[in-house]
Amino acid sequence: MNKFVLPEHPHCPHDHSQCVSDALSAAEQVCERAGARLTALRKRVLELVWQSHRPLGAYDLLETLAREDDRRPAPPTVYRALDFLQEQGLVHRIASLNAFIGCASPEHTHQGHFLICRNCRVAIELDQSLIHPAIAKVADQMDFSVEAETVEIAGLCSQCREAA
Amino acid sequence: MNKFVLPEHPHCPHDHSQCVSDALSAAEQVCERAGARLTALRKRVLELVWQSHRPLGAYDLLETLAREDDRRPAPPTVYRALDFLQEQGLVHRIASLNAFIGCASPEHTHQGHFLICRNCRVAIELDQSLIHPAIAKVADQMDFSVEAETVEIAGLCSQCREAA
DNA sequence: CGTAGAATTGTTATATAATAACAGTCATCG
DNA sequence: CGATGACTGTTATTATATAACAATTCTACG
Repeated sequence: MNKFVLPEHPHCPHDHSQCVSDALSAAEQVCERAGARLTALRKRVLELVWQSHRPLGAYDLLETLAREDDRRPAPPTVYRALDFLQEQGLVHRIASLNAFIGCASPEHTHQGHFLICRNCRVAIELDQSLIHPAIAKVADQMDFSVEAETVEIAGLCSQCREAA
Repeated sequence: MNKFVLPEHPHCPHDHSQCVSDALSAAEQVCERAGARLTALRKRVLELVWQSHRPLGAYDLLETLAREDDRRPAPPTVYRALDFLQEQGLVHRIASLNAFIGCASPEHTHQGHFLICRNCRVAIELDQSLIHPAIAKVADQMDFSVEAETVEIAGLCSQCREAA
């Protein structure tokens, strides 16, 4: 991995290879603690998911894997790795896009809440403390016990809005 | 339509045929105002979507249509009707379930926010004023312009939790 | 009326996303 | 080592959604 690659999207310029390596070492730790095995395949899928801050479809990942390893893996290979990564809290699924994105802070398990730009397709993970309280309050009022929160806000990020 | 049917789920017993007829007459008005045509097919699909307070898949609707009208419609038939109903704000799509549900208050266009019980599968539409402010605040902070809100809270409703 | 144009619906084929079921391989521990 | 369980490979299939074009129906206008 090249250290000073250009970020894969024009916004929020940053050393993206740092994101990737941070994510990978965080993942090592998380799995270590959980007694789970971060195998080569799972690690590679996580790395691919992190190649940008955009949600990626399972079949996109398959394509990439196929290109680098001449024997094309079948869908279950990628889905199983994604299932594992989701269980460990390392990846979130974006239901409204049928796509997957790396979790920004896998240390403590949490729900993913996202702002998703329809133009540049970047997904920004929100701090859970921002929206969860409102949800918890409603759920409490309705005597509903929350198990999973899907919060996906689509629109335009500031850069894309300015550009338009 | 029988006036005093049993509700299709055990919770919140109510005269469900009233829900359906209310939804249909509201739909008439909404389309009237919008200058849109609520054709027989669209009306029938809306009625089917309202047959319970549970989200229904497009292929479930297709099945039902097939049973009543001996020539089986093809998927685009139902998807187009659903697209229309969504445009008019009469139906919401639940991304996390790939399913559709009638909108409880189509008079004013709005986003659908839902509590969804994983046990009885009922989806309760929340008043938008409950969670939207938190979203608007975050979006404002991030200088993000919101166009669509997907808020789907999964868990157990009070009745199902008590039962367990 | 009658017909042109637009909207709606029908039909066939296909794309896209996800999983079931079973076979083979690999890691680890006694 | 060898048995056990975890992981991966493989084939087939299911589930969800859309593209493209043909046929029909509605509506407005002459």
